[in-house]
Amino acid sequence: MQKSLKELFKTYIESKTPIFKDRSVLSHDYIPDITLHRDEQINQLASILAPALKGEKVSNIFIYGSTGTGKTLITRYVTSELQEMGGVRVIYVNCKMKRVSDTEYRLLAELIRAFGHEIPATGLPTEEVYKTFYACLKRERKYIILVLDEIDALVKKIGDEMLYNFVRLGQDLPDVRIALIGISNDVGFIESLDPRVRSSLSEEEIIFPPYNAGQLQDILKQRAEKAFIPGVIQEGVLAKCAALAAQEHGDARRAIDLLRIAGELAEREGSTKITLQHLDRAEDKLDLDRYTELVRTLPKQSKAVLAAIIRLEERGREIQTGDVFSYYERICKANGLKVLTNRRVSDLLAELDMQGLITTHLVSKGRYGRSREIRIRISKPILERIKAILKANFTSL
DNA sequence: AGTCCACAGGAAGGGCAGGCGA
DNA sequence: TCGCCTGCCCTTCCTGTGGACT
Repeated sequence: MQKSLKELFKTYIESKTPIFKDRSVLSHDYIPDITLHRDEQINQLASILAPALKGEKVSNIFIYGSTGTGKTLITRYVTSELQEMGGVRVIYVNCKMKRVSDTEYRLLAELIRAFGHEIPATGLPTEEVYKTFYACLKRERKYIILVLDEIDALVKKIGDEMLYNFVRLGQDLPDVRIALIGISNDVGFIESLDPRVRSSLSEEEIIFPPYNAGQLQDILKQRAEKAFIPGVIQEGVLAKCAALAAQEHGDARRAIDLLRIAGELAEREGSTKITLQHLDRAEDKLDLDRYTELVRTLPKQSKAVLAAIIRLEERGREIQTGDVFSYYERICKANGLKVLTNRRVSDLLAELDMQGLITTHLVSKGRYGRSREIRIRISKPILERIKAILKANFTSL
């Protein structure tokens, strides 16, 4: 065993068929020198933010567009350039970071940390944390640009009261100069806000439309030139890669992921070229990895609910909440797991829906009540892998 | 027109773990 | 150590609801 591992590492090192020149170019946090097809948004954002350089009032900005349309990339690019000009301090927070910034307390703690202060992860009254935060703001001499990425996730979780506090910062604390940038995937998000917050947050709005296949191909070409050794990409791979991602709402992130994984597959095989075949397999692998990782990290109770759904689906009948609950109960009892209430399971179902593992929709069967009809949203081959994971967790499946 | 099913999903609050200062 | 605070997971209790049945 040990010997074969060593051999594996050795062949990897000695491999004479390098594919990558610089892998990091294809990572999520890479910011290219030149960003393509987003000139309009860059100019828009830059001209809104520019007054900050003179210490003049900057409007709050709301940015939206679906995933992989460059919202985060462009915002980080423009704000970091702005920061380099001096007189401006940019604080970037991703509100979706689990256990880091997904609650009021944690987000505040994260912001305070950005100012170079430490605060305990829990224990203090929120009021105290706000006070520390205000103190940090007041001490700051620079103009503060606060970027809240995936702001919709935050509001969905804790409501918009906190946002209300934020938008009022500039008004209530006269010696604090601050502007907010909210970034969201969800176009309808802004409508769901309290009108006072809405009008204040969206003083300026910037829309990021999806990339089309041609634009995606330009982006891929730009990245590929830096990431790969010249000539390793087979003709047509970039075009297909772009086309695949264009189908997925013009998601550039997905396009780049596909290309990276195709490259890794080729490398692992010792192939000299990235072929269309590699790309096809990359597509499968991307989905497989995403779902298996998701299921593996699911809490035990959610796994039990999912296992119940999969088992019921095998029987080929329509699945409703009630069926899921009874089967879930059986699984729990057989595995010595605590049985949660109907109400809680209903929430777990909603979570599984959000994560894209299942789809649910409300149906009314008149006399026979109202219920959610549940279907599995995962393709066959991936489902097989997920079943294997669940089988390892529950004895009686 | 009224009833009633089988839930959905909101609100409130309990219990726990982690952490604070006194 | 104690009292107090938080987030998180969960329960209990509740009101709401679309449409088949009476």
